[in-house]
Amino acid sequence: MARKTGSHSEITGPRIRDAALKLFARHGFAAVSMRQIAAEVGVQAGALYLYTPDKETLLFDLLKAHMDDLLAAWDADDPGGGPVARLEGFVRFHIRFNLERPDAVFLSYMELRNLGAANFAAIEALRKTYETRLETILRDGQGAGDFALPDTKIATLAIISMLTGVNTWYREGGRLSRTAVGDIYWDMVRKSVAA
Amino acid sequence: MARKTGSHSEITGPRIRDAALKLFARHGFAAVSMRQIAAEVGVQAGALYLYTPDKETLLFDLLKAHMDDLLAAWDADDPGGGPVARLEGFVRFHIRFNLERPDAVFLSYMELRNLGAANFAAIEALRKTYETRLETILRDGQGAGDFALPDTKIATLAIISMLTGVNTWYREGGRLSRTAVGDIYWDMVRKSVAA
DNA sequence: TCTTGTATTGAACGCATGTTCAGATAATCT
DNA sequence: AGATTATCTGAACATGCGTTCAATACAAGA
Repeated sequence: MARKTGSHSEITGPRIRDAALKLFARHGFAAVSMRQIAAEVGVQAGALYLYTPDKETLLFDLLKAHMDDLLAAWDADDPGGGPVARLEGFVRFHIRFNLERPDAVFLSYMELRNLGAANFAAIEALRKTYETRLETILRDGQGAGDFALPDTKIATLAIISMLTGVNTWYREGGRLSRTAVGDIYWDMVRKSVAA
Repeated sequence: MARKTGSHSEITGPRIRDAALKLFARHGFAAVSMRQIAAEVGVQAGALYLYTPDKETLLFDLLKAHMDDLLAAWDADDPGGGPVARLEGFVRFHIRFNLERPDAVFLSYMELRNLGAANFAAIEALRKTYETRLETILRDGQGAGDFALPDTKIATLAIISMLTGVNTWYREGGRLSRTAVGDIYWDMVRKSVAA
């Protein structure tokens, strides 16, 4: 046996990334073997190396793609206008975006330590870029007198932590809709930065 | 060679737990081998099994001890009094306690998935107990008219997420003292629950 | 000093790991 | 139809894994 009927890199490639994302998020990068990923796709381990040079790069590509998605999605979603409106937009966007891809979010927070220095720096830079998007809103609002913050940088990180925490408890089909969650968090964020 | 000069279980035991905690936090449970832990302690891998029946139990004991510490420390630190004072106490306590043991906090948030079902449930129950401590304060304050919260349960989780986030950015000897960090977070939390 | 119990070594167990590669088959192009 | 290219297998490599255990050397008590 060798090449399989119906085999195409445009199909196998994404399936490998999907399987890797799911398994890495579920069990952790180090706990998942290339053979497990291959089995999930229905292929032998050797075939994975047609799609990635090694295991770490497979992880890096997943994290990089997630961060790129995140930045592009926010830039497309930013409502503009005044700082208050933009902050509300950010809160609702962050919750919605993260709830749509829990595995990728989880990976991005947990598996950075498995990257080499260069790959780590690349992801870290993207994360900082995203944080700066929020920080700018807070700084503008502070300048305009909309917000009163003892420390803008820390407020940025505090808000992002709080919002990202939604992923740890939210369950599909639970008591609250995603919109309701957005409402609750926006209420708390709005007050926490209030002048 | 066999037994080493100066060897004592009261010394080796804690050293094994310290080394395991540090290495698990740094590289992840699955990525750390028993031989690495043993090497950090200056002992052969076989000697670890005098102190733990297996690797998972070693992890569980670390997590269990951390959660027990956390609950005992809060119960000793709870200032009592009105909901506002107690909430301020909780905010400052959580930040201080977590900053004193970043490795254990990190482990508790990242490596639960490496526990079997029974061990997982035990840790999860302790975590829920801790959350209930805060939730009770919020509920009391809500009843007394001190706080105005759209959803008490979610406010609980949101506040804990926000506070725990401190560990991701705080660096010893940085711009802010621990007390200053407590001030900043208490300002935000106080306003976020305000009536 | 002698005995008993404690702490540790070091080798061994079977099995899993990430990665490579020659060979084989399917898809595609001419 | 034939040649070429893309995709995958299956076996192999060296290395490392968690765990066990007989042998052994030290510490503590009598």
